[in-house]
Amino acid sequence: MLKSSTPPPMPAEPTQARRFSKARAAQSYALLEDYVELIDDLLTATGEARATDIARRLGVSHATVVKTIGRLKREGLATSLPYRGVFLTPAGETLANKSRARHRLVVAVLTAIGVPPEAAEQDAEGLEHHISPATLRAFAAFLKKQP
Amino acid sequence: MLKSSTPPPMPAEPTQARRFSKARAAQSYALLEDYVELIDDLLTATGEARATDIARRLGVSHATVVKTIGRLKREGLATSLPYRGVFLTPAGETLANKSRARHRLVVAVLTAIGVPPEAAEQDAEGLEHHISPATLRAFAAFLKKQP
DNA sequence: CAAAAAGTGTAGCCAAGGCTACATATTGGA
DNA sequence: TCCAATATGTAGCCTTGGCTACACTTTTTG
Repeated sequence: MLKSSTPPPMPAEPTQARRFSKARAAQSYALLEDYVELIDDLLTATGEARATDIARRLGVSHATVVKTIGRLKREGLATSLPYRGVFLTPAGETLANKSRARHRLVVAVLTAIGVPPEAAEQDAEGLEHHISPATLRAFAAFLKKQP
Repeated sequence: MLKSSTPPPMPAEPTQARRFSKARAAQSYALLEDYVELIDDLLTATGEARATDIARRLGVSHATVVKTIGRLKREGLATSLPYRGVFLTPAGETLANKSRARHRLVVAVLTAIGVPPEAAEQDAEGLEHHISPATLRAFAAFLKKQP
């Protein structure tokens, strides 16, 4: 054994590992959430969601968008026909609505706490994907009694 | 032009693209922050930080850890000698301290808002990497006047 | 002090999410 | 109507952050 002169450092701590894994997993879904939310926006606003529009909005190449749309389809969140834009499946719409609601709630809480609006919007973009249901409930409760 | 029957949907919106890029960039640094913080913990607690310990703590294979340590070294945050563990450069220590302080602040704010402790810890793990300086200041101010 | 155990390193694989470059569809307009 | 502009698709490349498998050091221990 390599130099275990020091006592058993910390008790194996599966806790940190679990938290870390969850955070990683959340991250892997974050992009999909951003996409369905944006696609839903575009569908509502203009009746269609084209790869190029999405690319422009996200500041990413259209090739990247096409590839990600492929992933959305594999995950059952979207459908598309060649040269005919993207549409959301019911699962995709549900996710879009949930994401948007959560985004708004996060921004509202940050603002209520005193975060400047622009910073609140910016940070929410990254934060929102890591908010658990429990935290979401706490946020809602906080807003209710903090008008 | 493909069916732009509808009027210019939304005004090109570089804003969203910018936010999205920032969130992506923050994410790419998140892992490094987690590593330096953990390495600092291990060094403080036991005097050394070995790849296997880190792997156990993060629930990841040692090979993954070794590779990431390589990245830490490339970024000037850590040093290491073959078979002799990892150490932080001054830059690495600074980052570790900043990360830890931020983590604690995030947990404190979440708790103050009414998020259950375990959820606060879990969510902070993912959130903390997306908190801007402005938001951090707002958090500190909020805690001060909300005892 | 030699063998077993444990840590470390390296190679090669994978998927995700970027990119550029090039090929193919579609459509608006001259 | 046909052609140029724009969208879309596809291929190939890169980096990250995972993994397993195998080789090699270093400690422990019998």
